Amino acid sequence: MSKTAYITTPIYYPSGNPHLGSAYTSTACDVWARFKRLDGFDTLFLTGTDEHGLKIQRSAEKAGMETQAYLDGINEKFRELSPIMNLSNDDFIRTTEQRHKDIATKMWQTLEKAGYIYKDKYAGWYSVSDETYYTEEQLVDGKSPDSGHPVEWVEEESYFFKMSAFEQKLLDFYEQNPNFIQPASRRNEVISFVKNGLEDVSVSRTTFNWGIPVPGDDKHVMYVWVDALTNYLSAIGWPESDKMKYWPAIHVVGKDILRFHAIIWPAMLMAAEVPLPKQVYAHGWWTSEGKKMSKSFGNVIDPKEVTETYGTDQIRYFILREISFGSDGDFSKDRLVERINSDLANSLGNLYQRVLSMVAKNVGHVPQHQNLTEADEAYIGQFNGIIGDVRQEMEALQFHKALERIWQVVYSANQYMDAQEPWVLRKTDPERMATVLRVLMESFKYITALIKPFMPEAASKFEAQLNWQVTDYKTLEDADFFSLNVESEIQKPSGVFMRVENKEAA
RNA sequence: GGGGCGGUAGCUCAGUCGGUUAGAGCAGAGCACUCAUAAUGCUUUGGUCGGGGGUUCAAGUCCCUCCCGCCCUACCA
Repeated sequence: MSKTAYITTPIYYPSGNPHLGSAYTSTACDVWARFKRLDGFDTLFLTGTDEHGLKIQRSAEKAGMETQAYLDGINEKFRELSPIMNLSNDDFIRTTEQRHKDIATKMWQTLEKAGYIYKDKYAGWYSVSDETYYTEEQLVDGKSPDSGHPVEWVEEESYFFKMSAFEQKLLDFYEQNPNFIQPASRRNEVISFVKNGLEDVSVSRTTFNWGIPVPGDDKHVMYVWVDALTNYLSAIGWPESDKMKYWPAIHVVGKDILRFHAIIWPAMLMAAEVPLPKQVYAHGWWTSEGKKMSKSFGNVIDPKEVTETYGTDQIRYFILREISFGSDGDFSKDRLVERINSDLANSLGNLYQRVLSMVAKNVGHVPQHQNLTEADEAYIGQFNGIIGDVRQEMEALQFHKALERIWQVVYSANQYMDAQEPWVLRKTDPERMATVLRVLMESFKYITALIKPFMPEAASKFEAQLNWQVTDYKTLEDADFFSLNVESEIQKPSGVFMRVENKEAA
């Protein structure tokens, strides 16, 4: 019985090009999934696109295309996020796929059968020009808050989900599962929201037809809640499939859609008697050079462009190291260049370079070590438990802390090498030099293995240079510190992380 | 209006149940070293811990108040 892990991004709404925000969510999930796989978990990492709704329908009409054909085109842009960010998603679900439609329909029927769906009238202030409803509170001077156009009171027949029935059950659940909503500040927001009382939500529409038909009532299509949220289950074949072993999932979402995932979704699952997700983690937003990203400022970060300029691993590292996961952050080219140069090129890249150059030049293979000194033991001791420490941070999705912990030993490695001065030993005591270099090389196994989920390509290069490969964390933890093969040839290394100049992107 | 979060070195942030000289990284300065990617290491400059008041033997850490910033307050994923 192997351990399983399941992590999801939201399904993205493909109305434009994928932004840094979606790249960020996906990268975080990817790093977590890669870590879990190396940690011995049978892991499922899911992403996809939400392809229903009025906006899509209108965009397709505007483009003069048949809706599905239109979607197949723009869908490619979102699939491209995987090669761009080097994502290892196991699946990519689209809500227009039959497998999803079937299961969303099944979900609807289950909710209905359990008595949580009823037909009533949905009423609200409707703006004809915006084609959307507003609540009383949203109106500005009795007009649309977006366009300023007049609104009218419209009542529409709609099906409702009895969310009000779950108010107390949700509060109890939050209480019993304090980590369900993270970070804590977001949890507080959700709890206070629920405490203010839950109303039933409208779950169908008759004003457009690009969606999944409500079973038994073709006039209606399912509104976003039941449709989109159910993707997390349709990808694993709910209710009966061997893939159900992955459930429950961890949902990583932007803070804007936290409420849907932390309130409506759990309520729906309770109603359908499906176990609730393990966690809903809301992350923050990126600004760019201190300002909100917008076309008019010309400061929109395009994941494709920025990874091509600075490197995918570099960008992956930066977005997860720069800010604590959950907080907002600023994407500044200066900070990015600083991080690349100081953390990656100077501290890490140069460390491997200086050690492996000496090994290649003076030994040519993994050096044979002799008796250890106190300094050696002290340095080696720092790798005791490091995997466990990082594991703990990853468990809490504290990516920046995991990286901080890894960099502690990167700094230590540079210190250790400077203190031992192998370049002096080369002339005075070659055997001792060999021991120092060997100790350093062995320590690189841990560093390489731990950065691999964050920077898979660079880690592979390091593995090649060490003539060694990580299999999984458990094996590494159980193995002796000295486990490299002395026979292994070590060749002159070439730099993995090079310094960069601050290139101004257009 | 109601609720929540935050204001600590030039920048980004740590500071556990209040307890000795308030920490880290980056940036700045000096020194050392030369294996290495003008890298690394060591030392060092720098803070009235937003303002004011209070509790206490002792407060960045608790209480009150004020100022500033941000977030949430239901159906345009």
